[in-house]
Amino acid sequence: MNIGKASKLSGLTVKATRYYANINLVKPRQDIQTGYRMYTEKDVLKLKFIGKARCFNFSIDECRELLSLYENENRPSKEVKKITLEKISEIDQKLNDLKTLRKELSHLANNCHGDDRPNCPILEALSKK
Amino acid sequence: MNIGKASKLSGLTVKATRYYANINLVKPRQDIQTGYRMYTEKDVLKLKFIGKARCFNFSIDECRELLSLYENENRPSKEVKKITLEKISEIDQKLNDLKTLRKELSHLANNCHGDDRPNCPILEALSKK
DNA sequence: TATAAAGGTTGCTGTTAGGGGAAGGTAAAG
DNA sequence: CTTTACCTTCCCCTAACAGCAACCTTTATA
Repeated sequence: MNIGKASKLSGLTVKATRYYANINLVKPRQDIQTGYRMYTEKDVLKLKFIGKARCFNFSIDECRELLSLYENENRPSKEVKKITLEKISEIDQKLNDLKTLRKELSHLANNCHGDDRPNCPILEALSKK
Repeated sequence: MNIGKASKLSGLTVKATRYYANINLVKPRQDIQTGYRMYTEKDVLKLKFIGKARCFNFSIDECRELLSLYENENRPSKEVKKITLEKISEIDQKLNDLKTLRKELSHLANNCHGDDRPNCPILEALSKK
């Protein structure tokens, strides 16, 4: 099937699908006559796999790793788990940062009247020291 | 003072400081003879202000807005508060997304043995349907 | 004083993961 | 036969700078 159908079946955009082909992530065979990319059912499964992994915030490089593990029948599951745990701690780090930020910002916002007067503790905080 | 001192005083990198000059965020006067950017104390204050705002996750465009409010003696504080509250709800959105993601990923990781066997519920989840 | 080191300038490329659009070839439908 | 839909490659755009090259100016040292 051509790229339009493959991307539709996998739920990706044509652009993304073509991009994955260009970076050798899912490389379909290319018709010599037309130059069209020709995808197999197996390719579509890989595309779907990547789509899911991207939803889970895995980077393209991580997708590449996961995909090669996915295709390797003898993979040790601990490798997959390792990548996943790293992703989780990465998320934890972001969560902590955002929570701290939120706390500071809402503290500032709470102390600001939010009226027509120019006095503003938010700006004061931003300009302090 | 030249850019090296100004960026040191403001805690920014020279690159960032020059970037802010290029996008007309903090534009110092430029020495006609040498071409060097010459910063005033006031410029340094602005740079510091931006550095703080960037730490609070405000985008460059938001910094531009905040800076113009900061410089406007007649600003209504509600405008500053509005921007801040929007940033907070943006953070809340991210927090929710990340929490959901974390939950799903840790659920997957918990069900994976993480040993030398190839069976892996994480990969199964990524390849499902 | 000659020179080397430090610091300044512009300009280009690279980063992430594609999106948007142009120019042009191919296939399917009316 | 023509229109329409789909495909191709190629190039520019994103955010907020970092890194490097080539070249100029100021400062420190031998």
